[in-house]
Order: sequence, then C-alpha cells, then structure tokens
Amino acid sequence: MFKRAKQSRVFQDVVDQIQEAILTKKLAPGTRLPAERDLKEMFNTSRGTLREALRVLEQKGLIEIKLGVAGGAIVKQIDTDPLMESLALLIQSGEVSLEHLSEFRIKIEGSLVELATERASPKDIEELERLQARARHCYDIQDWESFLKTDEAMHTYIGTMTRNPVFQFVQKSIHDNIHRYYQDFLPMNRERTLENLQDFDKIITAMKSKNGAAASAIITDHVQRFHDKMTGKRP
Amino acid sequence: MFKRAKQSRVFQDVVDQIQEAILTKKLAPGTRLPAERDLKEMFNTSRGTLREALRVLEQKGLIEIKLGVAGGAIVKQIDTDPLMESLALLIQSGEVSLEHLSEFRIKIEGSLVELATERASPKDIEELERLQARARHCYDIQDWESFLKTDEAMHTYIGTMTRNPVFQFVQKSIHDNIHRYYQDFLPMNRERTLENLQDFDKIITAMKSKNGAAASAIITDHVQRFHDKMTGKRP
DNA sequence: AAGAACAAAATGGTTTAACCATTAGGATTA
DNA sequence: TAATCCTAATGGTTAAACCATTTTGTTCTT
Repeated sequence: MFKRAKQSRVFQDVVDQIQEAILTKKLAPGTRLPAERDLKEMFNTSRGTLREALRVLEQKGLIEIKLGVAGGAIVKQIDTDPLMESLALLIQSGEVSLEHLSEFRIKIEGSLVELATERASPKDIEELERLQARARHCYDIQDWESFLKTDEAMHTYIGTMTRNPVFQFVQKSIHDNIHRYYQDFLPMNRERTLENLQDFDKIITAMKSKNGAAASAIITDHVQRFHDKMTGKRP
Repeated sequence: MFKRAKQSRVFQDVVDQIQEAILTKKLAPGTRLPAERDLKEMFNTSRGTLREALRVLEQKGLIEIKLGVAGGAIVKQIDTDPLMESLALLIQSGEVSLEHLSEFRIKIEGSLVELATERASPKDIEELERLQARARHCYDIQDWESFLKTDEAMHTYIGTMTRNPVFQFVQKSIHDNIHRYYQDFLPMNRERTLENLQDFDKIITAMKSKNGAAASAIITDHVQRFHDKMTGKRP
C-alpha cells in the first residue's frame, strides 16, 4: 500500500533539486552551475556529499564537468547517449543477445523506412546518395571497416529522416550495438558488401519515387537475410 | 584522429574494474561486495573517491546499496530500469513528446502482438484472461485508475510473451511513460473504458485461435484511435 | 610590437580522520 | 517463550587540507 518513506540520503535531495531545475528549463543547456565550494554552501552540505550528487547527475547525462579554472558543472542538452549506454550494458551482460536485437530489427526497420520515405526531403535524398557513393568507394578499395561505418551512418541517417526521436534512438542504438559486435559474428567480404550496396541502391530508388511500401519490403528482406546468416539458418 | 588521453579520474578506474567484473560474471548477481572501508584499501584510494565510484555503479543499475550491518553494495541482476529512467528523462525534458511515442506505438505494437501470438503458451492466455477479468471488474465498479493499471499490465504482459527482452523493454517503457501522463491528455470515462475492454476481448480471441494477423490488425487500429484522440484529430 | 615563457588564481580531484544513522543479530529480561 | 534492549558493523555525512589542471594575465625576450 505505502512505499517506505524516503531514506535520508542528502545527495539524493540535491540530485532531485538540480534535476528538477534542469527539466523545467530553469537551468538551460550551456548554463554553468556555481563552483562546488559555492554549491555546498547553497545546499548546506559537505563537498563530498555534493560531489556524489554531481556524479549521479553526470551519469544521467544531465551535466558535464570540466576541469580547471572556468571549469565546473555545465548543463547538457539531453540526448540518447545514456539510453544507449544502458542498452549496451544489457547486451554485454548477455541479457539481450544480438539475435534478440536482430529479430526486433526485422519487425521495426520496415516501418521506420516507410516513415522516412514519407517525410524525406530532397536534401535527405542527396545526403543518402552521398553516403551511398562513399560506401561504393569503400567497396572499390575493399576497405570493409570503413564500409561498415558508412553503412551504419546510412541506417542512422534514415532514422533521422523520420523526424521522430524515438525512431532515431532505436535506429542509432541498434546499429551502434550491432556493429560493435559485427565482426565477431559476420565478417564482411566482397560478396556480402556488394549485396549490401545493391540493396541500398534499390532502397534509395524506391524512396525517390516515394514508394514507401517498396522501400519497406526491400529493407525488411535485407534485414531478414542478415538475421538468417547470423543465426546460421543459411550459413 | 586521436582521442584525448584518459583523464586522471581515479573513481572512473574503480567503476571500470567493478563493472568489468560484473559483466564478465566474475561477480554474480546477489554477491555482496566488501565493505567500503575494505574496498578502499583494495583499490588504494580514499573512501570519498570509492563512494563516487559506487554512486555511478548504482546509477547504472549494476549494484544496489543497503544500509546497516550486513549491508553494503550488492550486485544486481541487470534490468531495463535504467533504460526506462533515461527515456523518462527525455520525455520530461520535452525532447520526446507523447505524440512521438504514440506514433512509434502504431508502427511497433502490431508486430509485437503478432510475435506474442505465435509464442503464446496456454498459461499466457490464462494470465491475459485473468487480467481481462480484472479490467472488467474495474469497469463495473467504475474505478478508472485501477482500470488503467490493469490495462498497462496487459500490454506489458503481451511484451513478456514475445520472449524477447527488446520488445519487453519497448512495451514496458512506452506504457509506463504513456500512463504516467495519460490523465493530463486523455481522462478515462465509461465510453473509452468500454471500447478498451471490447478491443481486448477481440485480441484475446484472435490470440486463442493463433491468428496473429488478426490480433495485430485489431491492436494497430486500437492504438491508431488512441493516437488520433490524443492528437485531437477526432476529439 | 610580437611572441614566448612564466606566474597566479580558480576550479575540480583526492585524501584523511572523525562522527552520525541504520540495522541485523545476539543478549537480556519479563 | 516472547518482547526488549544492547552491540557492532556498515553506509551516510562532515570538515579541512592538499594536489592537478587549466585559463588568464603578466613579464621577459627578441
């Protein structure tokens, strides 16, 4: 029925107060908080306790701490980095496997591409073609590592095109984490890379003609093939 | 080209060492770390610095700290709570809106229900029917708050049925966050609640006959209607 | 005047030693 | 036997000092 009353953790109270101020924009991104020695006076606490609070806020991605004179705690623009770090922990701990991620991709990436197609601006298409050209160059000089990076950038950019930060986070974190362990499971070679290039050619073509359904179908198949290779159904 | 060399932050080194030990299962969940006064000796550091490290690990969700004798830092089973907290921060900061979340739901929840249908065990269906009965009871006594909680529990349970932690996290975090701000946008009433009940009746029926496509279609429509109401397209 | 070298000061990072608050478990008592 | 109290281990907090880094201004050299 009731929750246990708040334990007396002074630093938690400091965290809450500063977090509240940041979330309600009383402290805008870029703002520099007072020095630790001043903050400790304001909160009527010791410097050690205050620093524990700052450590927590830093870990949450709400502030960034710089050294030296003119240094201090600076309010950060909130981003998805802490989210991605948490996901990486789940993967590294084995709680989430690459197969799990890959299965999720199969279900989501088609919808994502469809949305991106609907909302694509001419500039977006240009950027995709620029990335695709770079990928082709990497293929030509057989630089698989750079190819993978470009591939990741393309997927991530398609996420951006949805104009929806949830999709953007999903896309970024999936590909960031998949690529981090890619080599262990599925080393790139000439054949796979070429297949990848051709798929993206088709996707960009479909996007240009605003054919979201087609683009979705192509990438879903693309992802499905990747999943099958990884899980060894078609080794 | 190069990253700046690691800054001398002793507590970060302590964090890394303990995190490494946890992720590689050298420290299993449930294990109790030595007392702070002992750890500080092992790492050859001061207690303050050590505590900053513990604070970070606690924030990451890797350990839990208990008070009193026989207390201390206990290795936690990693879960999705830190991920959900990060998402909540993004929402509270306005970086992600409920409309963004809702749009994401429309695209994903159909696939999720389809997967859940494929993998549903008889026990799962029983559990869903139990929850549905509870929801009906809440409807009968017009307890909208409990109804919402039960509704959230059903969605979350369907996530569990996918047997894929990624879907589980997505479902949990979406509904946890949507319901947190539900009342502000869309207060429940007799009509909406009844509609909700009927939709779930259909979904469970479709699941029982292993008709994933039908279940998917029903919930997608359900979510779409919710989204339209919230964004005011059909007020 | 321009640039290089140096010095000063502010700030975060760390250390030490002490005391307070909480809690499990044993000792005591009714 | 059961309730109560005491003890000791452990996390939480405080205080004062010193170290390390970095910006900024000053001085010296050419």
